[in-house]
Amino acid sequence: MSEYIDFDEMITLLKEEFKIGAFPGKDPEKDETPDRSPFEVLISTVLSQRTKDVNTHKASEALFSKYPSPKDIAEAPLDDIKELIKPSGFYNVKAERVKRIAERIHNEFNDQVPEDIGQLLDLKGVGRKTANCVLVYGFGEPAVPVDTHVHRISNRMGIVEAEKPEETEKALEEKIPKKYWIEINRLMVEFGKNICKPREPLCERCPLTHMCRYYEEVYKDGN
DNA sequence: AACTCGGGGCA
DNA sequence: TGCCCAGAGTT
Repeated sequence: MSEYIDFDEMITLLKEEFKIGAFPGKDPEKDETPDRSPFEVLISTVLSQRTKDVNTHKASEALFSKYPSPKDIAEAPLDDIKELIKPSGFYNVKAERVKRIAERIHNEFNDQVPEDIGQLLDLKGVGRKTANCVLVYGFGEPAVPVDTHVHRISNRMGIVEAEKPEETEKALEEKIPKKYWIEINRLMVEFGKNICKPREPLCERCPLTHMCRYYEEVYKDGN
């Protein structure tokens, strides 16, 4: 099945379905062009980790309005950071990560977020998903951030067969034309939140059933 | 590979 | 008020 998926068609159909893509730390109601610095993208993405809260952007805005630069955050009191980012959830862990990351960006990288995946992964609190988000949303570089939505959908549809998200990332990079890497994450996240949900995917509303392994092998027979 | 971390949203 | 959800670090 997966070898035969027409990614041009898939992307086109998803774009027709979802005009506004999700964006870590960005207000999903606003259709504006992302104009944030790589540092803002990095911090916002850390704040959005393990959060489906659509209000994560409020935490980013609160933090950056008081502490705009890496130096500001690095020198800010931890408790104040916690208070500001509270709306994003998991604020204790996230505040420590954000502060440590800001310290390193300021002290070791001259306030410039590295554009290198290895250097990004070296930051505590930055894994493959976050690092790839920084490349895509911060630098406009092609990368495939695999969150649970992308992982679930890819396996469910039969595009990949992978246990770990890292395997999914590798497989997707081989199969999906590079020109789509920039947008595939946003489209799949929207798709995953609205239709291809973790449980009980809404196949009756799905525009991709004709290219979906789950629909063909599981859903169709049971309905 | 399995376990831990711990907060928001919703039935 | 349980139950589901969301990545990265640690062991």
